[in-house]
Amino acid sequence: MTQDGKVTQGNEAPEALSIEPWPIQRRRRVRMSDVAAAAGVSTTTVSLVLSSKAGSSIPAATQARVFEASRALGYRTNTIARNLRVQTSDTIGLISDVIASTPFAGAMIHGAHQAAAEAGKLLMIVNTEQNREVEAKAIDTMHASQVDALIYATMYHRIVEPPEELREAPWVVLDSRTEDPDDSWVVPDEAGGAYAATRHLIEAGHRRIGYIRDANHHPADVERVEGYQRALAEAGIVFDPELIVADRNQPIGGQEAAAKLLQLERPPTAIQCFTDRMAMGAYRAIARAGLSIPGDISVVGFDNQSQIAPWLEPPLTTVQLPHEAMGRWAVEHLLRVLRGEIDGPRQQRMECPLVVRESVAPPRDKATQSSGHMRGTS
Amino acid sequence: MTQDGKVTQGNEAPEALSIEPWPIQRRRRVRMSDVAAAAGVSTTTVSLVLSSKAGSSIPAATQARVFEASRALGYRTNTIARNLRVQTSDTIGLISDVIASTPFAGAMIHGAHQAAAEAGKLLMIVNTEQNREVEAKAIDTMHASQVDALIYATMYHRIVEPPEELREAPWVVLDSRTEDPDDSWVVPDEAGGAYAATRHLIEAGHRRIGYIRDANHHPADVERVEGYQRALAEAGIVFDPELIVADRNQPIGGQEAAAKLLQLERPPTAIQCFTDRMAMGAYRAIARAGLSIPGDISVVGFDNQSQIAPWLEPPLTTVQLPHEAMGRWAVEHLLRVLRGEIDGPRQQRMECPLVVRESVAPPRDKATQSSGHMRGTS
DNA sequence: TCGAATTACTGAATCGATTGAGTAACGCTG
DNA sequence: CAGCGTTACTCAATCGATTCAGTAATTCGA
Repeated sequence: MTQDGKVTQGNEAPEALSIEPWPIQRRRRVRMSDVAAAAGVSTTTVSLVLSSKAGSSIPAATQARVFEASRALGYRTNTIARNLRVQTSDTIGLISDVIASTPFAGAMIHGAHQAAAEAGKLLMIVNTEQNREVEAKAIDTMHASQVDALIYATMYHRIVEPPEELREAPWVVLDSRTEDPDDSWVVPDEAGGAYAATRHLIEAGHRRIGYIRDANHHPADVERVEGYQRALAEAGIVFDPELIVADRNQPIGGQEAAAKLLQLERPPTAIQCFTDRMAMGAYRAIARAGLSIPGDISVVGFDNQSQIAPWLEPPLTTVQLPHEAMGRWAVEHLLRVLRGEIDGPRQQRMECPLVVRESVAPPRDKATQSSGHMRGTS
Repeated sequence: MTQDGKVTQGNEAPEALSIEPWPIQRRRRVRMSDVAAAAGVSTTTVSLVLSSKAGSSIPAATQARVFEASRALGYRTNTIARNLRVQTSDTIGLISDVIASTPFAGAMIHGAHQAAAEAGKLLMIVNTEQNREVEAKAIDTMHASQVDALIYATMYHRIVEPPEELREAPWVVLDSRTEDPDDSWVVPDEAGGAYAATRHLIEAGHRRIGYIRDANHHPADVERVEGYQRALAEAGIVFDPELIVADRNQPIGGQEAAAKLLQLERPPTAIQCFTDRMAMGAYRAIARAGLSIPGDISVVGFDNQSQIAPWLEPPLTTVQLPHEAMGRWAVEHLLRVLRGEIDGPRQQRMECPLVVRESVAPPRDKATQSSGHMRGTS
């Protein structure tokens, strides 16, 4: 307090600001000092009581007075002021290339959200439309709001090179990989998922299994093919290159590819597809050929797209992409880093579980020879 | 400044904090005072220059020095400090009941995002899983972070009663309505969309048009039926109640309902469906009946679900839900309120445009009589 | 050449919560 | 009853940018 009486006194409670004509009524916010005054204590005490971090020495009676005053006034701590003081925002930033236009984004964001909420953190989402400039600005904004950590999310599995600006805080790549072994990322275990699907077919008795791959050989495509081949190899089935056909990742692509497979001299008894969308096309080709699923041909997909897989006829056996789990893992990883529980990068491949529905059965011609172990194995 | 030399001096630049073993290197943040020192001016000047709101009186030379220093040091204004001072967060909160599990959420969020970004605002998204308690907490968190305004979003059109806490700041309901005429909301113009679809069928020459509605009579269902009936009435077609069948909003529901319509003594020549998912089932029923689309039966859907409508065979003519436009409208409405350009509530029904694909053609038996005006009209 | 106006800045209060340092009052021990 | 340790608080600095209220220096008109 200075010599002259004129001391700081800005906290005088300006009138509830204006009477707006239409009921928005932004009432003046209650400050901690208001609660302090009402309870007859200092703001320090209020802070101590409300954050209940003082196991220290506030008697129950005082605590009760503070809580009561706080409740009565409808006090809510001003997060902005708090954040400024404690130098954190309790927020994790999520930068994604495309929020809309993919049904998977929701699941990823949902998982991340859950994990963040459980830890009392917020998730701040910005999407960049694949625009490098927007991206830089977004990252800047995030840092300006003091995000504790950042998630760099993409909407399908590929190899990315995140911008330098990211590295100012702990960060992780979600649903893509980088090439630097010092970076952390989480991706679906594509190979494992495809392996499980192929194995499911093999266990049903199939030995001639067609595979429809994407004509774009990005990581997801390449790794799924690897899983398929590994399963064949383990079962002692010689890989026949003629059984792999590539096409566009669309129903029409799947349809054309499946048609080719069916026209082979020795057609497959089962067809595995890169995605559910391609499987949708395969269904059509099979129907056109006068064959039935799974009686004549078994089919498996990949992605477990909720708008497709359960609704095809018969419902499609497919592999689930673990978007929610990945979103959750990303946040949990960052929390661990923030707590100092981790001292190096982590790379995670998240399991893709097989979802068994009704599109797989033993092959017709081998139905007898392979009885004993089939269906519902996994 | 006090008598004894010991003055505030917290701003001394603590060492770049610690050397972490693993490259996270959170370098000390550059403050405005650092820039001021480097440029040889006061923080006031820096602030004035950087916010360039002083057309006032800073000579170009000084401005240049400030910009240069700022760039050289990599200065970025601390949003938290700024927000505390200016008493706003430049953030709009979006509370939604279900972010995941619906392919529409993305579009809505995307539209809102875009509009917010254009105005230099952030969007803070929280999802509540339809849990009233989580919802209250989320709203509290939002207010605690001083959001400028709030969006209460739901994932399909219904009647909601938003919690009282919402009303502390400007707010709007997105994709649902309330019953209070003082509230603002934006919903799809369901009736208009259905009307357009029915009209499209009528213009192709159909006069006996079946309609598959949802067995749950929520607003979307009721209003679409209204649109259908209005189009019939306008065209002077007597409404035949036997042509409306209700079932579950799933492919199987659509299939069963369509089958019923086809078994009528005088079956319809076209079938309009409550959703694309039901249309998907209708396609199957029509195929089972040995009929073709659109040769024997025309079909229209509703929703324009990206994972379904374009991929059916033939591609489905349907009505687009304006999720992105609604998200955008919600934010723009709030911005207008914040700028004081609006003095009362607004209720908006957003147009649902018809998306013409290939599932509609003139009815076979009337192909001659109605030639002249058909297809591609809208 | 004086005073007013303009230009080019700066000092310090301010937003609201947190927290390190401190103090008054009390009980207890020797 | 001096002195120490608790208990129960309070003071005021602090986070970093914004902005009101100045001030010193210069220009300009009369």
